Amino acid sequence: MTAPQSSALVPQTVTEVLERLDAGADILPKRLKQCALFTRRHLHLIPVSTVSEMARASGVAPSAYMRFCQALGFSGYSEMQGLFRAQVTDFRPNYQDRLGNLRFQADVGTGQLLAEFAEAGHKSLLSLANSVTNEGLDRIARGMAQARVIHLIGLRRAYAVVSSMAYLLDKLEVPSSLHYASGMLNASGTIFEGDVVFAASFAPFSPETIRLARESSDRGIKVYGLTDSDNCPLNEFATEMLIAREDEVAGFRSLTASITLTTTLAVAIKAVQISVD
Amino acid sequence: MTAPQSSALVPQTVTEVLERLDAGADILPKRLKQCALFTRRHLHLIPVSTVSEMARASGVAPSAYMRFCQALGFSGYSEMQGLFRAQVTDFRPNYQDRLGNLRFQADVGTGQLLAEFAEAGHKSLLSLANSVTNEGLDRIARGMAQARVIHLIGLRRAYAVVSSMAYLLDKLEVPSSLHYASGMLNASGTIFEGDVVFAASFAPFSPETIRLARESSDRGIKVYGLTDSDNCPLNEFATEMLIAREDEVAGFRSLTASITLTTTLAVAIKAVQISVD
DNA sequence: GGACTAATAGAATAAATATTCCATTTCGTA
DNA sequence: TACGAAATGGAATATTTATTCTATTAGTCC
Repeated sequence: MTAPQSSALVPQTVTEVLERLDAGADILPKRLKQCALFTRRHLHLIPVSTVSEMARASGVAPSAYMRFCQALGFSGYSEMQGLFRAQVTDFRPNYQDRLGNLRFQADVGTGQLLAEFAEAGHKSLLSLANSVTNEGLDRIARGMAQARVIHLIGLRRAYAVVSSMAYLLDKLEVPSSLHYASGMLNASGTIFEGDVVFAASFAPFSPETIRLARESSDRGIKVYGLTDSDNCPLNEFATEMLIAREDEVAGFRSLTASITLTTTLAVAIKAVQISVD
Repeated sequence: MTAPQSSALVPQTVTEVLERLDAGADILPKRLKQCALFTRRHLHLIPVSTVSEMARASGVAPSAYMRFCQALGFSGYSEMQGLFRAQVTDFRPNYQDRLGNLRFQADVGTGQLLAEFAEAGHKSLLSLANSVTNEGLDRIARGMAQARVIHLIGLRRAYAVVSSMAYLLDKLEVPSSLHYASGMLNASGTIFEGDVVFAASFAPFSPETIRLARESSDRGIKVYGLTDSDNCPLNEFATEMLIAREDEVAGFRSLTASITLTTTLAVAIKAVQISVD
């Protein structure tokens, strides 16, 4: 137990990389600090970029970026890239193993569990940055900014997402209406021309959410959707869709990516409205 | 407009690729159809995979996957990959030109905003893992696991947090009750001995949440609290407190750390209950 | 201000990867 | 079943990309 964090060890998780980035920000020499600074803000570029590109973007020579990777504990760029690419390729590694572990390691403590959910959060955020395009989000923000009222629909797991969005939109003074209780979901009579619907639905999809969204769409109301899956029924009629995939721990998912995305969207909508004035 | 789909033209958008994939699914020869089928379902792998990897995953030889790319209208795999990588990197073609301007980009588009919220999320998760101790979380999980019913209280920004927790506890079959509407917060008559209260309150603290929690505490009910600040009034009487600080973007906070923490807690509670049986 | 150490950038080399080529097989047609 | 055309897989080659090496520069301590 003499070496709490040996920098010779190869980072195994995104969390570890982030910790080393933050720790090294002060002690690293000039060029390597540049790398750390840029990389910290553009983690999502690692899986799809070459060393030269990352080096160029950081404003250093390729060899400097190489030394940066080694300073982080990796053998080179490829090894670091491998870690980040793995987030995309095996998003759900050992589901079965972990489920088993959860049951029989309850006495190991909850700290490990928190570490795993935190790591899942990091992965989800990376995946989010990879999958959502600027243009798409921008179009949605512009489309929703013009609405008379934004109707928020989401049940079950999606309910927390839309309710946090409702709170934020309210604080931003963007007119919105949260359709929450199951019974109220037939309240399509409150949705008028010039309004837009924002529906969130994760697999397995709530029929009620889909139905209200579809009815609105049939009446010519623009529908924007948030989901976690390619085959969401909203795809069939939504004007635009957002996808936020959540990494899971022992079969359980947090809402990190979804709420980060809807928070961004809410602020973006307000920003559009302000810029139009 | 005479050539609706000239296969000689290089696809410029993901949409175009999808169209050609669907169109070609029938007419393509066996191996190339395999490629189309797999690729259609795993588009997200293209930016981070090599030809060999895509070929192997599709069950064909690399050269076959190569011909598949060409059948789609690309010169080869690299060109196709370039299109998909561009979705991530913004505009790959001008990538090198833009590098100098990266820091001083004039347009504060929504993409930048998302990147900032994602970054804030990473920071919040790191801070969370550092500030919450295993022992503390463990004690809380054990304390709450023994409850007859867990009463969840949270308003405004905290409401999304407790409502996501309510959903998860329900799915885990842990008895819980969500106190939501303001008017219902005086329903302390529904809280009995052997129950516990989990109250979430972020600055500025809702008096109603505090009041109901305090009343419960006065009656001998154990109160666990979640907040973002050291000087939360819950501190005065809560059995234990959890702190989740959220990093902010332009004054706006997501709920990344809070929901990650409550998700962990919910699963931990269930894990404790299982291990006791 | 001189001697030493660390850091840097560019060039050289090594490794990985994409692409093409071609002998062989498969498929459709007569 | 025999023929030709199309498709296939493996091996050879070309290209890109990662990594290391080295001369030069910057920084620091005496």
